[in-house]
Order: sequence, then structure tokens, then C-alpha cells
Amino acid sequence: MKEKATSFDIAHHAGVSQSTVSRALRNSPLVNKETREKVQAIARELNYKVDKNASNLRRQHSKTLALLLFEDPTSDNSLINPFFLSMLGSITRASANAGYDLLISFQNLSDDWHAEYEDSNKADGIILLGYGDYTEYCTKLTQLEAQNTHFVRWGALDDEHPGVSIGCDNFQGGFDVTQHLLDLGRKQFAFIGGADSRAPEFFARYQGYYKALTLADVAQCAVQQDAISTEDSGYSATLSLLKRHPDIDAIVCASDLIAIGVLRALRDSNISIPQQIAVVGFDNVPVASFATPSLTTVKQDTILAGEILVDSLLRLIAGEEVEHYLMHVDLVIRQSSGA
Amino acid sequence: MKEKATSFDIAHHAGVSQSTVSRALRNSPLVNKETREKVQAIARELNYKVDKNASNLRRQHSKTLALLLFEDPTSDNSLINPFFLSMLGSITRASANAGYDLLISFQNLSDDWHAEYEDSNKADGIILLGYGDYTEYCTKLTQLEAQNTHFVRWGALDDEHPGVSIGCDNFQGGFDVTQHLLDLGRKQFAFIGGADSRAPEFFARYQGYYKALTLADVAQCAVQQDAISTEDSGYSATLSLLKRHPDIDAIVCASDLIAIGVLRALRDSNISIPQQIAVVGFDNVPVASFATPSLTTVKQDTILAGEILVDSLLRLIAGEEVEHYLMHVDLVIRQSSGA
DNA sequence: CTGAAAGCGCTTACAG
DNA sequence: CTGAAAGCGCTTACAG
Repeated sequence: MKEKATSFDIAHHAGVSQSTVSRALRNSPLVNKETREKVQAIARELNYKVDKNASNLRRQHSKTLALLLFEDPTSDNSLINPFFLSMLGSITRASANAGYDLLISFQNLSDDWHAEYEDSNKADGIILLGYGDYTEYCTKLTQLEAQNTHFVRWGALDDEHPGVSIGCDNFQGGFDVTQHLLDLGRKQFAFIGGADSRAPEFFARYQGYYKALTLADVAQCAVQQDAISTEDSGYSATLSLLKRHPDIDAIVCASDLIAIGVLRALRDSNISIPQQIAVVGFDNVPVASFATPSLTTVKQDTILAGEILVDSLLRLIAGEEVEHYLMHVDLVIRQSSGA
Repeated sequence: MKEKATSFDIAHHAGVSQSTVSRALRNSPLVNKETREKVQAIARELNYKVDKNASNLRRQHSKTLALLLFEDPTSDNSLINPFFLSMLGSITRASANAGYDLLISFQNLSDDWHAEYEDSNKADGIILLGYGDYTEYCTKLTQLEAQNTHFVRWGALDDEHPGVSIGCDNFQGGFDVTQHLLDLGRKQFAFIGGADSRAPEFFARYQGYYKALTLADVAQCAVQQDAISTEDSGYSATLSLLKRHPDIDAIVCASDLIAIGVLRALRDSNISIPQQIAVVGFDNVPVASFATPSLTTVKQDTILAGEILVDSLLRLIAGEEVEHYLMHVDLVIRQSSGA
């Protein structure tokens, strides 16, 4: 294995001091143009790259961001929530554009992640993505904040919780999609998905749903059925729901993954969609448009979300005050709502 | 901001030397059990984490792997090939299990990536994922090898090309899926996707396809239509194909993404699938089962693939000889082939 | 504009 | 089993 060149090697070849090499490579205005060019030429020739570890150690930062992904406890080993996956792309790109590397890691809520990254100087800040029991989550967030770790999270906005959050307008999305169904004449509503503070995003969607029903004066016969964000959970939730309430004509799902399971359960029960029961989801994941029937849902702008996440984190690292950010959502109308 | 504790702080608190702290934290058998436990307790209490930059600098490695993802030049900013995405999960997990961090980055084939990672000690090795013009790719691979960089790539196996490759049996997959169609009585075949050395994986699939047709003695009327791996490209390729060959009854696609476009084009042309034309894909991406009709395709085990990629890279880093690896594929029969 | 020197926080021979 | 010391490869005051 060829020895890696160091700045001393370059200095030697260029006939200057190592300090000058370092300056020249960083384009310091302090160094003479000719010297700088000579040094850079030699560096290129010797295939020299600044050693990140040394540079980071000296400068006390890592120019790296860590993306921590939490998974639903039930998802199998292979599956990542497609919604988060779509954010991954823009986060990666935004980090790169800002000159930061991106470390990615899947975590369990129970892991010791809250201390790992920034404390060991592996990353200058952390992006938190994922659902999970909010109560448990919250404790860790508090610790993170106590350690002065820089972090942003994707999730429900909540003034009480620690740190800064970027999230979409779950309430409005739940409201809009329910109103859409109401406008189409639906009356007997069911919401499938957790609707309590352990899952604040789902809860906000539920509250939007409930608000729309209340304004339309049909809230009294609305029902709710728990489910976590997987296809299987949506499937079995539907079966239970149908048993308890065979008369419903509209199902609002807390996520597309749930909705996909609902669609399958209804089909297996020989219930026509949307004629007998209309179904809507939330997230606009890629399969939503391929489902049969195609799924009416609420779209969150994942590209923008990734960019804002990175931008906010960078500003936090720079020491600025950063506010929560509420992202606008859009209704995507397809066949499953019967529009 | 609270000052971060260093090993000297721990040493001070524990009343031992800093060397001993370092040893104790790394569980060195050299240090007395009591001393070790005392040191570890204090470290925990002070929330001390070994500084990665210092440790890596000293040990001359980074304990991180870099995952470089190349994209099709035409894909828009948001979309990552879902096939690679599904490998991401297992690569991340496998790295973590081996105690390595994972850096991820999207690259253009034209970027200067071949020198960036290992040379700057950011990563101990590189995993290359993605399609792209093989000719251009190959040059970079040669440079990588010349620099003694540790890398593995996902792709076609080819003894001539530099480095070690892990790939699925594209030839067999192309053969199997074509044979499946042949068994169902199809006679007039078309292959949609690039079939030349710039895209060796597609080419191998094509060759498997062609071999099956040759054995069945129907190769003389088989056609091929270029397309890159996107839905849109599959769509327009189908339209051109139909114009040239209205008589075909089976389309073998080089990828699922292409197949999804083909399905849409046939539907828009009022051609029934699979009655008039049977369609098959390759990859078994998540939407394949949601397409209408659901797509018969070839499944590559992405979980295994990710594990083997990481394992091979780690062995390369450890200085072992590593062989290419050909992964087995499975036919997934759904509706689009008319079975 | 340039150089000599200190120091970032570790790990690990070396000596005891 | 433990400590004093060197050194990984940089960046950056400090002095000129």
C-alpha cells in the first residue's frame, strides 16, 4: 500500500514550510498567489487530501451531520417507512451542498443514541426522524438539550417539548381530507390510527378530522380505531372496525401505509371502494398512486422538509435562534375517495 | 455550552494517569479491575465520550464506511431508485453491527469522488451503488484501485473490470422470466432496456432473455428497444415499439421501473395485459405488487445483498482476498405474465 | 507574505 | 499493573 502523502511531503516538494502548505490549500489570502498555485499543483499531483481526522481534531468540529432514523418497533428488518426514505434524498443533498457529510444510522428508541454522536465529535448536529412512542422519546430529547447537543427533529410541533421541530400541518391535513369526504356526501366516519399523545402527529390528524366532522355536525357518530403505521396493522384494524361498525361509509387513515392495508381488507371483505366505503390516507408515499383504487391522500413536501431540516440544524450549529417550522400540506385527490 | 470532558479530566477525578484512563475505557486487560471500574464509573458520570477525531487520527482509521450512490442522469432530484433504497437499510444495519459508521453521499459519475473518501481518512472503505454508463465508471474504478482504495460495488460481475463486485445473476433472471413466458405460450418477444456494454447488468438480462428464446427457437423474431431505467423511458419506448411491431405478445423489461411505464403505455393504447401482451419486470421493487395488473418480476435479495457488500468490504479492509459474489435470483409470479 | 512552534485528544510503545 | 512521553496530521496564533 502506497504511503499517503502528508502536508509535510507537499512542503518538502514545494520548498516551503508546512504551515504555508496548509494555508495555501485552504486558499488563505495570506499566501502569495504563485506560492499557492505551486503548492496546489503539487498537492494534486501527489493526490494529497487533507486528513479529516487531523483537521477536525484541530478545529474541534466534524463537518458532519448525523441522521438518526427510528423505526416502528414492529416493522421487519428490511422495511424503512417509505415516507422517511423520500426525505433521505433531500437531506443528503442539502447536507452535501452545505459542505457537510451525512452519517446515517437506524436506532431503537431505547438505544443510548442521545449521547453518542455529538459528544464524541462524530457529528456537529443531529437530525431525528421517525415515529415512536412520544413519551419515551421526549425524555431523551430533554437529555439531548441538557447536553447542549444541536438537534432538530421531524415531527409534531409542540411548544412544550424540547428542541426545535419541523413538521407538516397535520391538523390541517386531517381537516382538509375529511372535509373533502364530507363534500362528497359521506356521513359515517371512522379514523384508523392512534389518536393520543403517544403519537402526536397522528393525534393532530385525528383532531383535524374531528374538527371537520364537528363543524359538519356529524361528529357524534364518528368512530376511531387504533393502528400503528403498517399495512398489516391497517388490515386488522379494518376487520375489527367492520365488525363493530358495519355501517360506515368513509375511512380516514392516519397514514398511507395504514390505508394500503385498509384497501386490502375492504377488498377481501367484498366491499367496493369508493362506492360503499371511501378511503383516504396521509403522506402520499410512492405506492399511493399505484394502489387499487389509487389513493386520495395528503401530500407533505418531503424535498422541502429535508432542506428545512438541514438548514435549521446548520443555523442552530452556527448559534442562531431557530424557530419551529410548520409546513403546508396539499390534498391529492385520486380514486379512493370517489371524487 | 458546557465544556466537554477529556480523558485528562477523568484521570484527574480518578486519581490515575491519562494513559490508564485510556486503557480502562478500552477494556484493556492490562488494567486492574477495580481501577477500570472506577474509571468507567467516572466517565459515565461525566458523560465522557472518546473523541473520535483524536482516536481515529491516532489509530489511522476512521471506523466508517462510505456509501456512494450514483443516479441515473435523468432522474429528478427527488427520486432515488427504489431498488437501491431497499438495499440501504441492510447496508446501514450491517455496518452498524460491525461497529462502523456509515457515511452516505449521492454522486454524479463525473464528480471527483474517486479520491475523496479514503484518501482523506473519512472512510476506511467505499461501497458503490448505482447504474450509469459503465465505460465512464470503469475509468474511475481503475483509479480507485491504483490508489489502493478499498471498495466493493454492486453490479455486473466481470472478471476484467477492476475491484470486487457483488451482483445478482442477471443472466439467469433474464432467462427464467423469459422461459416463464415461453411456457405460457408466448411467441413474439420484445426486450425493453439497454442491451449493450454500457449497461452490463441490463445486457446480461438481455442475454438471458435471448438465450431462452434461442433454445425455444423463437429468437429470430425477437426485438429489442432501448430504454433507461425510468418509468417515462419505459413509456415512450413502448410507444415506439408498438409502432414498429404491433404484433408482439410479450415484453420483457430490463427493470421494474421500465415495466411500470410499459404497463401505463399499454393501458393508454387500450391493449389488455396480459391477454394481448404479457409484461414482466426485474427487481421486485415495492410498487411491483401494487401495479395494475400486479407485475411478474425477478426478485433480488436486497437484504442479503447489503450484508454481503458490507462483509466483503470489511474483509477487504482486513487485508483478505475477496472474491466476486453472484447472487441467486427468484422468479416472482403475479398477474402481468398471465400465469 | 512566511516559518517555527504549540496544541487539538487520543493510543501505545517503552520503562518500571 | 501503571505512568511519562511521543506522535498521529493538521490549524493557527505568534513573531518576523
